[in-house]
Parts: sequence; C-alpha cells; structure tokens
Amino acid sequence: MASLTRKDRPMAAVKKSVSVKDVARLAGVSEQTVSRTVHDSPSVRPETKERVRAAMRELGYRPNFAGRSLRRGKFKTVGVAMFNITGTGNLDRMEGFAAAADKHGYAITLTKVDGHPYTLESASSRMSALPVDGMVVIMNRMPADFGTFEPLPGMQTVLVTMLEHPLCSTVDNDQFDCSRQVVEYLLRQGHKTVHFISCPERSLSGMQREEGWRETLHAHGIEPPRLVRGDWTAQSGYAAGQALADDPTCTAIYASNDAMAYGCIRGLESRGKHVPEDVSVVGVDDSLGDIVPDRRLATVRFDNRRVGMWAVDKIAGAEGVVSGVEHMLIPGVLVKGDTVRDLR
Amino acid sequence: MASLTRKDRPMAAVKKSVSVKDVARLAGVSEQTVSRTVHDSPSVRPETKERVRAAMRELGYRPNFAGRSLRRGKFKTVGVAMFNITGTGNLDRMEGFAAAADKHGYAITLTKVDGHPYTLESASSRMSALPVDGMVVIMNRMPADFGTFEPLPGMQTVLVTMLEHPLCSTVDNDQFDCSRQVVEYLLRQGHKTVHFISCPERSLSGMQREEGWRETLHAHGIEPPRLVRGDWTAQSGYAAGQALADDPTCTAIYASNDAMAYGCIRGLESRGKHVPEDVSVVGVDDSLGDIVPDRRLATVRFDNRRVGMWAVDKIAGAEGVVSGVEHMLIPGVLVKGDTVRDLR
DNA sequence: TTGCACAATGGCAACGTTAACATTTGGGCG
DNA sequence: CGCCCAAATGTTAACGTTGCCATTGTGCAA
Repeated sequence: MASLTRKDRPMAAVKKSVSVKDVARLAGVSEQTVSRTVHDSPSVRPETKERVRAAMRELGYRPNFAGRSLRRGKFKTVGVAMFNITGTGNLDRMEGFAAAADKHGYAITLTKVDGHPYTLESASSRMSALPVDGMVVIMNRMPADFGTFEPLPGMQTVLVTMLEHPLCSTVDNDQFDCSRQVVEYLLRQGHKTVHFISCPERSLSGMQREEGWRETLHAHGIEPPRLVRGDWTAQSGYAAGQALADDPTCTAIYASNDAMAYGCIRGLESRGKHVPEDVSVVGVDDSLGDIVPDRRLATVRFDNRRVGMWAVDKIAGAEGVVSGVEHMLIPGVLVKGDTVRDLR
Repeated sequence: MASLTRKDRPMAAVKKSVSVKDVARLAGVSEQTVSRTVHDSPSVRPETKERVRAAMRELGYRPNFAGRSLRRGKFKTVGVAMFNITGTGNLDRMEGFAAAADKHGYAITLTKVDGHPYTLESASSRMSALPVDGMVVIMNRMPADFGTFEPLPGMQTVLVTMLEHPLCSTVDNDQFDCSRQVVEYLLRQGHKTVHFISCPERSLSGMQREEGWRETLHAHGIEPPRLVRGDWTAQSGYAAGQALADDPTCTAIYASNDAMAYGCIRGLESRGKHVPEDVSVVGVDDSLGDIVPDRRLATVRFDNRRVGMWAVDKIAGAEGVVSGVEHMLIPGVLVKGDTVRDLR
C-alpha cells in the first residue's frame, strides 16, 4: 500500500528476511504480541496492535512459511501429482483444484511425475518430501501397483479415477453413465443399434466408455456391433466414418471423443452420407466448444471443475482429521446438438 | 519398497511424524550422521550409512520440509499466480513450468488470484505468505499498477507478458512478430492487402497482434483496411466471414485466433466464397489441432511450453543469486496449411 | 614411542513461529 | 486499604534440520 521507493528501505534489501523479532524490537513489544497481532487476537490493545502493524509495514514483514508450519505441523497445501500435464479436462480440473484450495485457504503444489514406471508409489514418494498435507493423483492409465498401493501415513490421498481403491478416496467423471446416456438417447430416437468409435486401449476412461456402450446395448438385448478403434484424432475418426459409411445397419455412431466424432462426420460426408439425415453422430467431452459455428455436435459435457473441487475439498475440508474413504462419480450432461436425427 | 502391511507399523500411525532424532536413536548414531546419510555425504562409512538407511526404512522416515527450509532459508519452489486458470496455452505453459521445475529439483505452487482489482500487487501479496523463492505472474490483461509495481524484496519475479517491465523479467510469445510473419507471407503470395478479424480490446496479446498487423501493412506502404472486431468465438468469425464475403478487395483474411478463422471460412462458404480459391484465411494458435481432418488451417504455432520453461529457469536457475532483469520474446512458427492460395 | 594428518562422528546452536504458562498492571469491591 | 480478578503483555520452549566446530579413532612417518 505505502508506495515506498526502493531507496526508502535499503536495510530490508540487505537483511535476509524480517522476523517477528525485528518487528517486536521496533515496536517495543514482545515477539508474542507481534504474533498475536498477526493473528488479530482480541487480547491485544488496539493501540498496541496499531503500533505493531506500523512496524510491520515499515520493515516489510511477511510471516515465514517454514517457521509457521514447522510450529503448526500443517502446511495448508495440497499436492497434485500428474503423469501428464497436457490432457483433456486437466485445465478445468486445475481450475477446480485452485478454487477449492482458495476456499479453504490452501495452496496447490503441482508436480509432474515421470511415468516410468507408471506407479502410484512413484507419485507418492515424489510428494513425500514436499510441503503438503494431502495429495491428489490424476490417473490416466492403470498404475502397476494400483492394488497394492498404500498412501503415506498421515497423508490423505485422493485418486482421480473411476476405479475404487480400498485405502484412497476416488473421484472422477462417470464414464459408464456417460455411455449409458448416449446409447439410450440414440435408442430412444429409434435407432436399432449404436456403432462405436473407440480409442487406444491404454486409456482408462476410454475403456470405461467402451464398457458402458457394450453393457448398455446388452441391457437392451442388442448384440454390440464390431467397434472401430481410433486414436483420439480427427483423422482416425475420418477413416472410421468412411469405413462405416458403407454399412447399411449403421444409422447411429457414438465416438469416444469430439475430435473423432467431428472427423467421422467429415468422413461420412466424403462418402455421400449426410449427418444427421442418414447417420446420427454423438461425441464426448464438449471439447470443440463452438468451433463449428453452423452446427452443434451432440456430445456429453463433463464437469471436471467439480471433480477437481471434490478432490481438494476432501483433503482441505477434513482439516487434519483422517476422514473416511469415499468414492464419488460425477455424471456428465448430455448436450443434444444438431447431429442426431429422430427416426420415430 | 518393502511391502509392509498396515499392522506392521502401528507406531508410525500414532506418532506425529518421524524425525532425524528417532532415526538416530534407532540406528545408534547422532542426528548429524543421519542428516549426512540423507545427503549422501562421503564422510560417512558405508556400513554406518546402511544401518541408518535401515532405520529410516523401518520407521518410514521422510525429511520434514518445514524444518529443512527453515534451516536453509530456501523453499525450492516457484509460485505461479494466474488470474484465469482456463485460457489458451495455459496447459502448455504449465507443462513448461513443471518440466523446468523438475529439472532444477523445484516444485510449482499454483495460485488463482482474484482479478478484482486486476493488479500485480494482489498477485504478489497472495504469494508472499507462501513457501516460494520466486514467482511467475501470467498476465492476460493490463494490470492497473503495471508501471508502479515493485516485486517483493528477495522474491525474483517473472511476468508472462510481451510488455517490458523495469524491475521484473518478462517472457512471452512474440505476438508482433507473429502478425508480421502472417502478413508478409500473405503479401508474398501476391495479395494486395490483408483484412483482420480482431478480438475484445481488453486482451493484451490480441491488441499486440492487431498492432503488428497494422504496422506491418504500413511498413509495406499499405493502408490497413477497416478491421472487424470479433470475440474469439467461431460464431463471431462466421459473422465476420459473411460480412467480408461481399468485399471485392478482400482476398486474404487474418483472424486473431483459430476458432474465428475457422468460423470465418464457414461464413465465407455460406456466401458462396471458396477457401482458398477465392479468399485465403490464416489463424493464430494452432488450437484446433487436427480437428478438421480434410483441410489444414494455416496458422501460427506458439511454443508456450518454452515460455513456461524460460520463466521457471530464470528463477530456479539463478539459485538465490538475484540475476538481472531480462526480456524474452519467443517467436511462433508459421504453419502453412491448405487455406492460403498463391496468387502469383 | 610420539606426533601428526585425516577420516568418521558427535554436540550445539540457530533458523522463525507460536502454544503454554508466567508475569505485570489496573480496576472494582468489600 | 488490601484483596482478587481479568486484561494485557512477557518468557520459555519446542517444532525438525543442518552448518560449524569439537572430539574421537586410525594409520603412518619421524
């Protein structure tokens, strides 16, 4: 606030850092009174407080995190371990992490974990030397030690995954429900079956979507048609669209992400098929946003922000109490676009 | 490593945390020797080290960050302050932050700063109580106190912006050069002028692109045509494309991002104009990736990962030494796609 | 045998903060 | 006037780690 120029405080630049001791000396009070003032304790006279505050301003005092958390035994920080920073939905998840942390007065410490080997243990040990009270691990694939992993004692651990873990709370988008919503929506529109464009087998969420698609069809007494395996790119969707264009039984296609769905539409069109007149197409992720201005892709929108918030709430909200293991699935919302035709 | 079951260490769960003292007692050495073992000092006999390591394993010792950094006066952590977590390129920048931090043995602490008011001071004071040795601020807009801001003493501060600051190092994509590359490329292809689809005026990077476009045209003796202001969305690009379709002087359009460029193409097509036969279109950001499978949008690809790495390198690489203020601009790469026609 | 260099280890203090307890001060009341 | 209570402030110790210096042990040359 006080707009001091650099020259006004030559000492501060020399000294390592300003401690309560320095403030106490200048204000003519004890260190404890300074501490109490920092925490706005009611047992300090207002005029004393003001004197201390003036000294803090003059010296540019800011509380030392290390001393504080050494004393308290808490860091008020949640660690986030990611094997891949880049990935669909990570930005929204981080927004959720940050928002929830903010709410509880916590900070977020982000760490990239080398995925070789891809184990929870490596994420955990990476975090163990950092100033965090709990940790969140974002799982994209299946860690080798998922079944045997134990969280560090005293370190509340939340995994972002649909799988359930006996010792760690988990939270994620409900991929299974997502597929159920899409398939049942298409069946309700009068389609006899739903074709699926899948993704690389190593993707956990992709496999769960695939399983959801398969089981929902089974539940409706329909034998799932042969699936086409893509690689998340629009190119692979394009190829899949071309391949499916010649199949007369194919009137509805569910693609495991929006890029493939969009590529698929273009592939179908390149073979003379129209969307949605001839074939309906639904994607997942709502990642294209409004890229295509004249046609809205039917898709499923996930609330990754909420996933992130839940994870951090679980840790920061517990306030040291080791709260029980919980499993949370957050459903996506089906966005009905212009790429699905009602056959009824 | 040792797969102990929970029951094997009931004590660890009870005691707050295991300190060097506990390890020392169990190993029958002094605390100092434990510390030396942790740091793998050569002046500890191998067999002693092994005994200490065994004790550490048995007790599940992990060094306490607070004690350590209190002693050292360093946190080995870089703070990142963001006004908006969600934003083009942020994920790549974070990947860069994390990669550089990793390289130096640092961690990243992420903080969302409330943008009311939008000041560097608010970002700075938010960081001041956190365990960080330096900080990075990602600027999307112009902070009210940009000219008067002073970094906290002893806290190396890097701003992610194209603007230069007298007291803080800065780094960003070179938006000006980006526009120069695009405009000169289009002029080289034989276009007489380049129309521009701009963005909301509050965007710093957008305004710099606009300025680059204007100045490059001037430098070539061309009076910039009236620009169309969009709002980053494909919809606004669509409208702009329709508006420009009737302008016979318009043979080349430069849009301030890819979504608008793509919308623009669709807008032109809706008016019977073909791309690139009738009009050439170039975007910025390479954010569509390969969403459109059958046509590659000409665009500029930025290296946000490198921007992020530079910022963290500047702080973590300095190792406490207050290194001088530097300004770094990282040029983008023009990606020649299928949406530009050679008129020559 | 003594002295010396060097390797290995231990003791102590301090980093900044704050909880717990101790002390001082002032005021009300019998 | 003395007593006691409460408000305001001070003192001490401890959190876990590690730099500095002291001490012990070991082998070798004089």
